[in-house]
Amino acid sequence: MNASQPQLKAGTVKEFEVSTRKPAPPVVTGVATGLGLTTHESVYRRLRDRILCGGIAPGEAVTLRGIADELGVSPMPIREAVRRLIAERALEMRDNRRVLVPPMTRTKFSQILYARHALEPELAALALPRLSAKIITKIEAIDEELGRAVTDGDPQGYMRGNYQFHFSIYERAGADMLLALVGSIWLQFGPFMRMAYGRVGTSDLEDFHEVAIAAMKACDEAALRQAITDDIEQGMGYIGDTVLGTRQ
Amino acid sequence: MNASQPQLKAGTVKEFEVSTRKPAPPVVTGVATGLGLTTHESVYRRLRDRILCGGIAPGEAVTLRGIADELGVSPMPIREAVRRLIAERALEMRDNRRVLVPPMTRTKFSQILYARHALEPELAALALPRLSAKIITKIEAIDEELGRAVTDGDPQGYMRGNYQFHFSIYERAGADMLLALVGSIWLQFGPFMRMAYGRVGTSDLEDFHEVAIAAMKACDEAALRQAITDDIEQGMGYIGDTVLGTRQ
DNA sequence: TACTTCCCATTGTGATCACAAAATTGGCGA
DNA sequence: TCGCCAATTTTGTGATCACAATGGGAAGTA
Repeated sequence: MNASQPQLKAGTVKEFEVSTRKPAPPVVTGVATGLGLTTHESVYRRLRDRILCGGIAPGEAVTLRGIADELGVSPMPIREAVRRLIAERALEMRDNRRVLVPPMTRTKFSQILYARHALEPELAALALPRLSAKIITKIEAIDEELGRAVTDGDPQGYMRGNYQFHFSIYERAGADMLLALVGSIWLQFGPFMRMAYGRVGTSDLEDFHEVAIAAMKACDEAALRQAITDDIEQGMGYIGDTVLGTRQ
Repeated sequence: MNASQPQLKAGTVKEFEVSTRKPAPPVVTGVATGLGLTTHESVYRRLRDRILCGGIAPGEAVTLRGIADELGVSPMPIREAVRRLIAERALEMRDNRRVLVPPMTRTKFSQILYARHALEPELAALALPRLSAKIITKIEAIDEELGRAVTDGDPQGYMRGNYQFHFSIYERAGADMLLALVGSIWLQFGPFMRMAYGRVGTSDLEDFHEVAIAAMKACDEAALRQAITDDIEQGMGYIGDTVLGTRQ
């Protein structure tokens, strides 16, 4: 079966497989996922997930060959994945051709805040009539896991949980175009949530995730909209205080 | 000064330059623009402009090699430009790997309508205090040219003028992140404006561009927001009637 | 010791080749 | 004449090479 596999240098597999440099591993390698994904697609998802979870610090440079070597593929699919993330404003290319996670600015912060308020409550409201009891239970489970990540001091777990909490709701809206807009927005403030992680859970303020869950159970659109709005305000408040400070 | 310029192969310029297939035209060719743009950047702008002006019909397939041959470059920069446009949802890649301008659907239409209402009046309001008399004059000139395009029956000119009218305002908001969101939205309904072009100017309804200009001159934010809102409603109404019909 | 200058490693860009899957076309048989 | 199957073409994907520009570090000078 694997007769055509010539000396698969097993050993340095490092989760992403295929670090050998053969003339041409065929078109769809399904790297790291097993599904029929193209290489650049799985690279894209991987990088996107890393950015969303704060795995790449703002200002940190990202090099094509660096990622290529790390993942054991050629720079080509990396190029496409990075180009896509640049288009989504998750990454930025300076005039130097240097690719990095863009820094936060005061004006960008206020734009993100405005756009989140404008889009996310609507997305939640659209999703509400489509949320079955089963899905709400699943969302509750995500929120509990999120809580454990906070008490365990696991920033990555917290951020992934927070993302899943919100997008498990938003995805149900059946509004893929708005969902894409919000996805792009999250990519832009994600790296800074990591920096603000220290403030999460320290406040004795209300947990708006729980309020949102109650609103979903009661199928109360106005309450859900308000809970999402409050959660955005709280979360962005953490980021604003940490990243932008109170000065100026 | 230019002693290091080795035999700048001038000749077969064809507007896009370099249709010969040499081993390697260097890194920055400044194709078609003269500025120091990369090839994929100028290809991107060209394709984007074409989509925005209705130059590519919805459903029409776009092939990498096709564009590459047309523009006289290798498929490589085309790949990056197309990937970027896919990320902005201007193009869509089917499971077949076929790239095309995505069709309009009823749900996508309503999402576009919602997002435009949520973002564009705000962008105009942000821009308002920054609009000098000189810029308003320029915007007026664009609107007049737009009117001529309508009477002359020039769809491309109308669409380009309409885009310039709106974005000459929005750009002044100094909100590049929101501007990018709105740019993506325009790319998604642009191709259908072309189909709805026949209805433009046929109505004896108010010209909201003129209302907007008056509001800008008077520096009346509420009036400007309303004019933009009305213009969106009117324009999207044309598209809705034409593309989606009145059925269902 | 501090500053400038030169060299080389690194990085993004573009072209070309090879491959597999999809699309198209042609021909064969009923 | 119509429908189905095989062969060919087309298309996206990934790897590799060549090139220019940026950046960092070493070496030389004041």
